[in-house]
Parts: sequence; C-alpha cells; structure tokens
Amino acid sequence: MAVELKDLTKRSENYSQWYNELVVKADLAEQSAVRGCMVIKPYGYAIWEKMQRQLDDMFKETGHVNAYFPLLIPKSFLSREAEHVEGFAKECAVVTHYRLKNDPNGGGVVVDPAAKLEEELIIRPTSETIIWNTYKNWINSYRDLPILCNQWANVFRWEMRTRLFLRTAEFLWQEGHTAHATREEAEEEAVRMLNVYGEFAEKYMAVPVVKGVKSANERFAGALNTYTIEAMMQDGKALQSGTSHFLGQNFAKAFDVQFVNKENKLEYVWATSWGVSTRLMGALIMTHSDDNGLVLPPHLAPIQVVIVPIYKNAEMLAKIDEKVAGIVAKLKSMGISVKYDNADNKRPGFKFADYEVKGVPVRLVMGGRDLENNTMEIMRRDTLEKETRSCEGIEEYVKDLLEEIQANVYKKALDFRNSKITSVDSYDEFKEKIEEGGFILAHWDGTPETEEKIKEETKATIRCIPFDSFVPGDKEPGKCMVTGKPSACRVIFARSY
RNA sequence: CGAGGUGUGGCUCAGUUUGGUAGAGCACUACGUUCGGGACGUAGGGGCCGCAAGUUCGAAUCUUGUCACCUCGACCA
Repeated sequence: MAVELKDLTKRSENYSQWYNELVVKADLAEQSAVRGCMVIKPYGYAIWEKMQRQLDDMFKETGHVNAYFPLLIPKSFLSREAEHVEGFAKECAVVTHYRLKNDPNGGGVVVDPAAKLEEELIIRPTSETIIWNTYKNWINSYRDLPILCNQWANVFRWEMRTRLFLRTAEFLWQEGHTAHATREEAEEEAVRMLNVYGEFAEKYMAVPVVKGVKSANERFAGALNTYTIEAMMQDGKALQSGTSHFLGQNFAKAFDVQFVNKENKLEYVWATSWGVSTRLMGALIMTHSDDNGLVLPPHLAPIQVVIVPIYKNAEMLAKIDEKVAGIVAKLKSMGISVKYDNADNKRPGFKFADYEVKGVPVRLVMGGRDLENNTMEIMRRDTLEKETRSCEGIEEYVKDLLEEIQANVYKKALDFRNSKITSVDSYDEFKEKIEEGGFILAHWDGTPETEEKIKEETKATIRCIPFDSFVPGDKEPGKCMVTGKPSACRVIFARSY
C-alpha cells in the first residue's frame, strides 16, 4: 500500500519521505529516467511560471533586461578564475565529441572516435565565464556601463545526491550578471537584488527569510561577498533560497574586461551576479504544506478558486452549471483564476481531496441544498474551515478571502520561524539546541577554522550574518562560544539542505 | 567516491530462507447502482521477475558479473 501523506504525521522524523510523497502526489514533479534530473509536470510548471513572471517584472522595475548566452562553455574559460574552477570543476558535465556513427558491430550508434573535440566543452554549471568573455567585447568606455543583464536558463551540475526541486542535476533559474564602473555601485547592486529576492519571497511566496551576508566558507566560488536569503523549513532546517554576489574585479581581471574612465585611464570593471532557481519551489512546498498536501499562497496558485458541483442527475447539473457560470465570469473579471470542475468521471469527495493535495486556496461547492437556498459552501485551504454563504456578493468575499489567506499563510510561517530562533552563549548549550533544529544566534570569532570545527562536530553551518536584529542585543559584541575570542555580533547557525 | 539497501504489471509491494504453472492492493476497461469528504458490485486486460553468463531435468528464487535507483556520509543553489 502506498504511503499516504496523512500517515506521515511525524514530519520531522520522516521529512524527506513526506516531502517526496507530497511533490509527487500534488502533481508537481517526478524523478526523471535520466540520472539526477526531474520532470516538472504541468501543474508544477504553472507555479514556476507565476514566479518567473513576478520576478521578471521586479527585475525590469530595477532597470534590468533579459538576454541569452550559450549552453556550452569551452573548458579553458572555466579555469581562468582560480577559485571559480575549484568550486565547480568536480560537478561539470563534459562534452567530448560532436558526432555519432552507426555501430559497425550492429544495432545502434556509437561515439565516432574521429569526432573528438580539440577542446572539450562544459555544460554550464553557471554562466559567469561565458558572459564575462562576452562582456569583454561590449565594454570599452565608462559610457558602456553599467550593463544590467539577466538570463533565464537551465544549468547542469553533476550532483552526487539529488532531491526533487532542492537539488537536481539540471535545474531552471535566472542569473543576473551586471558590470559597473565603481566598487560602490556594484556593491549597491548586489544588495539591491538581494532585497528584491527578499521582497519576492515574503510578499509572493509568503516565505519569511533572513537577509544577510555569508561567511567566507560559504561564499560563492570567485566572489568577494555573498549575500543570501535563508528560509526555515518545517523540520527546522535552513534552506538557502537565493543568493547575490559581489564579485569585485575577479572576473574582469580573469577575462581582461577594462574600460576607460572619465580621466581617460584604464580600469577593471566591477561585477555582481545573483540568482534564484527552481529550488524556490522546494522552499514553497516545505514552508506551507500540511498533512493534507500542498498549501499554496494565493499570489502564486495557478488555480486560486475551484468550484465543485454536486448533483444527482444531468438536469440538476445543468441548473448548477447555469448558476455557476455567472459567478465564474465575475471572478475572472476580477482577475481571479477559477476552475469549474464539472467533470462527471470523478466523484465530489475525490475532487475535494485532490484539490486539497494540490493546494488550491479556496474551494466553492454548490449542491442541491445550495441551489434551493441560493448559497455556496466555501472552504479555505490554509485552515480547512468551511462555511456556507449566500451567493450574493460571494465574489467580493472570495477576493478578500484570498488576500486574507495570503496574509495568514505568511503569518503562520513567520510565527513558526520566530519560535525556532534561539540565542545561546555556550558551546555545550549550542550542541544541545542544534538537535532541536531551528536558527541559533551565537557569537563566533570570525575564523574559518572555528566554523569548520563547529560544522564537523555538529553538522551546523553559519547560514549568514544577518543584516537585521532578531533578538535584543544580537548586534552587540561578545565572546566566541567556542574559542572565547572577541566577536562583533551574533551570527545564525543551522543545519541546512 | 565510502557504508548499507532495493530492482517482480502504470504505482506500492508479497513471493527468494527450503528451485517446481507469476501473486495481492491501488490504478486501468465495460456494465450497473451511486454521487454533501478519496464509492461499491460483477466481468475483464496487462508482467518472459533490471541485464548477462553459469549451475540444474527445471531459476523471480542458487552462483558470478554488470547496470540502475534509494538512504546515510563527503559535495552542493
């Protein structure tokens, strides 16, 4: 017998099983036959499309434009930036040949040894190198700057272990790559885009995030500074949900991208890159879902309202169809996406359960009783509460309800997260608390060695040094919980995905 | 790449210890009764048991090899 979501109530213990089951049952994605890749199913992709559209609007508002760069990167490009190659070399898929031929021993096709590439090509794990190799040709003068490009693309990293949405070999993302004349401008850009991610996560995904800066150990390969938004999942683990990097002049120097400034002097360009991926889908799923399935915030739900008729015969269905048609039209005119599911091959109970698993925020039901009384039953997915209301003005009520659900889902996630943030002063206490999950605010001496030691002993890493204060006094100096050396402020530790 | 585990219909699995006609539930098809929380009855369709070699009168079951996947490490958005 298949495992049902509701059987997995001890979510913290069976979390990964629960999560996988949820992704599959909610019709979002499935494991592909190709190693480490996933198939995103139409319903899951519809959510991604909504995310894409919203993010894209926000990028445009901050002055960015879209472009597209090649999938294949010459191997030599990758090695130009020393730290970058070290960070990605171990997970690159390599193209070595450009042709197949018929197998002389029969049957299928084999790689044609005569078609070996002189220089191997890498399937992009990220596009900094190919983009900076291109920017070299675009930039001569300070008048060419800044360049504010974004790319929507797929990337490929040969991961050892994969999880649907959270870590797949191939994933979809956007990567912004900007070039600036000054250090200050680039640093501002990196922070600006992190704020865009933060706003998107909280306003649209209803996922509360901590914005902050990464420690040196967790920094992007080739960056001077990495900013991050960190979310907390329901099992208390952290999920890095988006990053923005200040790249300094590293890539400009590696690809020799210089510009002439106003004083007619040559200078290297300052760079940033920033990205979010289909991992956000994982964050969305793991933040809000319950044992009945997915819970979608209305702003990202492909279907915001589903209407289910209950009828005994064709005549009755015709009456309901007629009555519902007006409501559907009105809801649509208000910009609400509605699905009227009058398919007669599924029973109402099945539909109820199915749309709950899919996370549809609001369900309206009309049956014989309602037809007589001019009412409908309304169920909200976040609380599972049901009530019966008159059809008069039901559209406005639904519109308000959607906003209320959006706010409530966020508040619930925020309250949960805040309840799992603790502050500790001793390493012993830290070791105890880390077992319970959640974010721990503690003092750290700032050295990679101490961070490494903590990671080895507790599996916890520094998620970020937060911009904002979470508990009174966390921005005041103290002593490292491990070494006792001075520390400027508390940082966030957690176990992570 | 290290340690463990699993490959049997579309899905979840039993059968392997002790070799002897390929099983169950769900899903699917048809008909009927149902329909306000994942319906029920009856009848049906579908699998050379991951792949290869070996042992045997006979292999899903034993042996060897191989491939794939999963969990936990290491790595990572």
